[in-house]
Amino acid sequence: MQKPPTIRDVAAAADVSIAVVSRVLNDGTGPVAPATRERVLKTIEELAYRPRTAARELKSGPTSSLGLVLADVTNPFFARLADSVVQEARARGSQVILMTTQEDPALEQDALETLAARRVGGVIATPTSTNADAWLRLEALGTRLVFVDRHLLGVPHADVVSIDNERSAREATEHLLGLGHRRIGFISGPLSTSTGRSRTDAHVAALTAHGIPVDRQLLRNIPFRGDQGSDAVGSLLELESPPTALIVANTAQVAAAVRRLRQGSVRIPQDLSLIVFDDNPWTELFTPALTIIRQPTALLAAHSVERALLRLSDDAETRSTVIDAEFVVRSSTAQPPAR
Amino acid sequence: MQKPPTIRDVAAAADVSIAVVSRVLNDGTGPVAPATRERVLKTIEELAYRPRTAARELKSGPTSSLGLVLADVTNPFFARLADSVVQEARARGSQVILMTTQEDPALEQDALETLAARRVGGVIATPTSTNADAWLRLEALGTRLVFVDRHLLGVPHADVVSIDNERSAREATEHLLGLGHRRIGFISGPLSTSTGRSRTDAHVAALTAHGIPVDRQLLRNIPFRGDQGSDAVGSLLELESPPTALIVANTAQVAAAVRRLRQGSVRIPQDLSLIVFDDNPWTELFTPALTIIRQPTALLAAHSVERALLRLSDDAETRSTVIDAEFVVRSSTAQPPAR
DNA sequence: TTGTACGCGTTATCAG
DNA sequence: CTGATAACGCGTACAA
Repeated sequence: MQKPPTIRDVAAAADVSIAVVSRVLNDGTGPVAPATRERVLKTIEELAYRPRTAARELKSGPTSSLGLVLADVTNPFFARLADSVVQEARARGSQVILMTTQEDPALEQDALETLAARRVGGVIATPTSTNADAWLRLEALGTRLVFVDRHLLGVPHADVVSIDNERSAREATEHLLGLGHRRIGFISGPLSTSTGRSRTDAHVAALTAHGIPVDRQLLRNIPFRGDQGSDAVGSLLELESPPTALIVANTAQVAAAVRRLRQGSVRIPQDLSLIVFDDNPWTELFTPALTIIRQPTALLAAHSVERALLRLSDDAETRSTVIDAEFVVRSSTAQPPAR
Repeated sequence: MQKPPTIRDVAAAADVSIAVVSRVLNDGTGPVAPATRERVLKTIEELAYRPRTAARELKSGPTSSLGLVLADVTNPFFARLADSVVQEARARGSQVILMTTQEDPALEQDALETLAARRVGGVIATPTSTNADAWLRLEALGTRLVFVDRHLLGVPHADVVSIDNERSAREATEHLLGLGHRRIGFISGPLSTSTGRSRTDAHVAALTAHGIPVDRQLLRNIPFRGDQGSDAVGSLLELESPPTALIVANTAQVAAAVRRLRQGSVRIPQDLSLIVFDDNPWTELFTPALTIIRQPTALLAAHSVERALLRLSDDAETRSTVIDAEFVVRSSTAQPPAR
């Protein structure tokens, strides 16, 4: 209950100067007689002394802690990412301050402000919108910036770590084309986001490459938050000529989309083939087991943390790291229904 | 790129003393002439000055930041909890430092050490084991302790926020008894955890109250991590007289258990009725839709944060908050198969 | 309003 | 070499 001991308390109790205690704490700073070191260590133990991080940070400027700014921890993909980032950071001796954005620019702005005030060493983020000034301010503070999963244009010095979205979208599309599908629904994130854009573009490109005309009606770029996944599916099903296959490339909307299909009593894959971008044990337990794009969260996290923890001197080069996602074919894709 | 401005830079630029700047920053500390305040504000803006949290904390002792120590962010239940805690904390102007434990006492120990060094104002945790000394040290530092979901004996001053585990386990059990089940498998967490204990006890008590003999073979208390959920289900199915119903009260093992049932091609609910403790959109999408216990994560989070943010003076009373979970009957429970 | 001591750990400088 | 002293970093709050 009483006020915690300070370094001076320890020094007094061990009958040495604070400098000695400090040296014992971060050994290497200077020589300390073994006997003295012993005594100090014992005293520290007895008093249960713990140096205050705040005081240390005050002196040493930018810390080794990381800010992790995620759009939605509730999304299993981000949850796994968070888990991996925390582990990875811990392994390197850093802590993670987690902030949620809810895809809301204001909240994001806010989060960045806080992180800036904390002078964290690096920030790993799934950026929501072009909060350009906030990002640049952070950068000006010497904070390392790493965008993971998505990225933003106009923030020149940020690293990017993501899966190969183009390739994954192409793979999914070509898989369906190979099965004979010609009308493929495609639900993705907003075109204002890098993932929404690249996945959609790659899908369109794949169709074009195979000589399939692109029907814009089949492309749905919807927000990550909210329940538009349901509506998107609903309206796709109601088209005069509905799709025979569906790719849900909006991770956050997978569950909503699947639910809607269930309600519409669409048979999968007899009536409709389904591929989802998700990383979630339940996709395998669903009937039928879903064909998925599995994002390697551990790898994404490892690279993100590594880049975020680089001291500026080490490697000033901005780098973009692209990791392959895994295309897992299960039972939700089949040939389109016969006419 | 150059060093960030300090309060003194601002003072110099605005041609006032640092005291004035400080007052403008946290208005209320003292009067400032409107004109001066304007000028200072403008200067702050121009220099993009942001007070360093470290310096503030140094002066003001325990912070308003919260530590959130979770066993497993990958578990959807904890992920939702994290999300809610972060939101709730933000609404109250605090940040959350997230740490993962992986159910490993060493990691937990470590996390607590870090939090202690940071002098966070409060810690919300799902405790793993009796790291008694670590918890007590934190307490001695004046940190508010809130255990959520699970709790620990032997940490007297910690608040507890959890669902009514006894009631939920009883409800699930009685639901099955009401359908005519007499042999019910029960998979729960280790008896060394509060949730494992209370759920199992309540289940047993419910059986006893209804005059059903308790077969210890049907009770499986398994760890949260690892894949023992699968084995537990497997061995239950192989009993001479296998259960006609199963309750999975170990949130972390739900997916593994369900997967094993799938592999065993057990028909649900014809062969086996199933109730799981989970809070996850996919339980509804599973075939058949699963009967579940839904934990009100938002409420748990709200109460936890509230308690964790209480200043010691406000309410020194240790309190235990119990929230009702929701029992949602869907299609995975039915009468037992006829003999 | 302003000057300044304070909080606490780090580190450079200095004396033994 | 070992240990001590003092200045520093930055915002806060009280006295002048």
